[in-house]
Amino acid sequence: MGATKTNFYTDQQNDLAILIKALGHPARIAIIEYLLKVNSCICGDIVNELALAQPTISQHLKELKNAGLIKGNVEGNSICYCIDENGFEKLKFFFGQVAIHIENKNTNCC
Amino acid sequence: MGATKTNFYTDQQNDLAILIKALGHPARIAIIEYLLKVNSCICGDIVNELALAQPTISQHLKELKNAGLIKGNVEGNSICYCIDENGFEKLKFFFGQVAIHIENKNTNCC
DNA sequence: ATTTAATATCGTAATATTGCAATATATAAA
DNA sequence: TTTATATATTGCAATATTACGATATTAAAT
Repeated sequence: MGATKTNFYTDQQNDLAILIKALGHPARIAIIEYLLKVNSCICGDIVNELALAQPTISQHLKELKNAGLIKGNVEGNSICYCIDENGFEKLKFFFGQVAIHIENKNTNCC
Repeated sequence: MGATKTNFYTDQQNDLAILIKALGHPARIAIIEYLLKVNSCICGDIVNELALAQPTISQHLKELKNAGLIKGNVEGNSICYCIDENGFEKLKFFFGQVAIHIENKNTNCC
């Protein structure tokens, strides 16, 4: 054994887990924060921002893209990456729901 | 190689990654959603809610607890688990910041 | 056509995660 | 004190992730 038992959960739970998991690595957080900081697309600059080898960064970018957290467009010689609002919208919705539940929480426990 | 190069990132990035990673598994999402749904602490009921063996669930609960997403109190024979608002507050803050950045985004790109 | 630059893919080693059976621990009940 | 119940820990096998060197791909520049 060792593989996540995906079929035990709802599609929603699995999808959300994939999305959240994609952010659950400091390199990928750093990439997202950098994209937010520069407030635009980034063409060929990310490799110099992180202390990781180029193939490793490429892999992290791929994961973020697959999860729907960034978009990538070919722009001449390099590739432009930017935030994909779609993925973050989903996360915002989930954490919004969580916040509502927490606010309405029964306080006579724990 | 193979281990995350923690020392390449800021403490903030590492801490956030740990917190987010803890939620990045469908079983742990299911646990959190269940806790939110019942809107109170849960004493000895989680094992029956998930299609996983008891040690596996215990492990997931431990991870959520370590990350600061749930709290656990011994309550007689069983243990009461409930949402730890602290961890979710941090996540809310991060995603709030992200949302602000996205709203102010330069739209003449990508 | 060749070279240069940017990025992706492949292959692989190191490490981490997932899941569970077996066992330990701790408290309540008898 | 023994038994029952709930949860934790240990040890281990299966699988996934992380990272990178080597190499491929792609498009611009020469």
